[in-house]
Amino acid sequence: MGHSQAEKALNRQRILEAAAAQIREQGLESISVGKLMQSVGLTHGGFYNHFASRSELLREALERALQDAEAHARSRSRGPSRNADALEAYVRSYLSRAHRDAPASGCAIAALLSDVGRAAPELRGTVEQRIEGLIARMAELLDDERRTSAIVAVAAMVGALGLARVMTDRERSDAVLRTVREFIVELGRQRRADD
Amino acid sequence: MGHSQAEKALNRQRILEAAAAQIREQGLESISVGKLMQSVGLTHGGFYNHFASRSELLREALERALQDAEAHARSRSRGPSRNADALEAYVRSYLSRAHRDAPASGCAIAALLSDVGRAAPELRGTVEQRIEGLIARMAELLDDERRTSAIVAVAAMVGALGLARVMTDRERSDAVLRTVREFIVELGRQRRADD
DNA sequence: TGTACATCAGTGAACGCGCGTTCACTGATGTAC
DNA sequence: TGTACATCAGTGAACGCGCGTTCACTGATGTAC
Repeated sequence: MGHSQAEKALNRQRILEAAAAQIREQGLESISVGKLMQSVGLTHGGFYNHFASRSELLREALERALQDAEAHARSRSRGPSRNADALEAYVRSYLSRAHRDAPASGCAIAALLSDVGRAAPELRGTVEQRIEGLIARMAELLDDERRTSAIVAVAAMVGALGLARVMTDRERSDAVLRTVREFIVELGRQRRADD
Repeated sequence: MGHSQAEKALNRQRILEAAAAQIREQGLESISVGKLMQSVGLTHGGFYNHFASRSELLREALERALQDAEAHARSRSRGPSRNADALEAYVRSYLSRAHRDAPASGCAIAALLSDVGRAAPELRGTVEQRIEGLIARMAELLDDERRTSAIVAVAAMVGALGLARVMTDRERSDAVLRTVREFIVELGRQRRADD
């Protein structure tokens, strides 16, 4: 049985990773300390060697989920050097069927939007920073200093992913993703044509 | 103590009304049978005279919340006869600070978007129908037979309300509402100018 | 209209269950000499 | 390098609590005559 400091640190990461995935897939309130520990092969008692309480874990797991998703997103839009291409790559990836069908590794903002809207101000502030980051990134990709188009694009993206995940009819769901995808790409074209 | 059939029907409505408000304010999972009954002045045991189980209540309360919100919305955009005015009235109301700050009586789609995305297909189907209704209404207001602008507008509206509710900074939150509001009104103008 | 009786809405105690958290214990780890 | 000891990550029983649900009971309601 491992008790080394290195193993402790590793277990902490495994707990956080599992929690970060689960909150995106099942919601913040789905986390049960016992089941979470079981899912990483540990027993519930040891949980408190890593976190002071369930709610502290939730805070850290949310932060982790937000980071995960951002890193993921960045990697997918980093290749192209021209903003127009980067925008298209980013939006194609964000509004893909793959992203819709894999919330556990996707954008935590979209996965938890309405949950976080009801959460304590502390959690909301954490997410708010990432929303600002997302808007800032979109403003770059759109060459939109005033950020108005960026705000519209982010709202539409997050909303479209949420709506697509509710829809049980695949065609309708796909149509929402496709329609908003094309709208944002077109928005980028128009903005650049205006310059 | 009232036992009449009329009173029973009335109590059922009061339970549903309280639940429909609470799920929008605190989420589907926030409902506790005991506390809900207490909130309408009854004891928990009687709950099962009205509903077969907690999950059946949730289904009915969700449907009620969706109807509530739709009726509410319709009433606010019914006055003006010109579509342009009706659109503006509707969007101003949907993306108002008042709506953001009063989820309990507002749009259930936005209030529960990410929760419902994770729910059983049955619940998702119920919400899906209302989403389709919302898109159809928006298509009318935009004179948009192809529904592409309507889909974008609905995604942006729902997303903007969700984002605005997460934000703890009032100015930023207001800015999101205002920006998307102006975008949709402008979208209506452009569509009509194109004709 | 008045009476006798069945119905059934609402009550509150009781149930089994899963939860977050605590704690005495274990044995490998890591350190002091 | 080897030994003796303190540390502490992980274990699993136990706790108190709130939950959804059941059920025997109550008394007003509503019906049959």
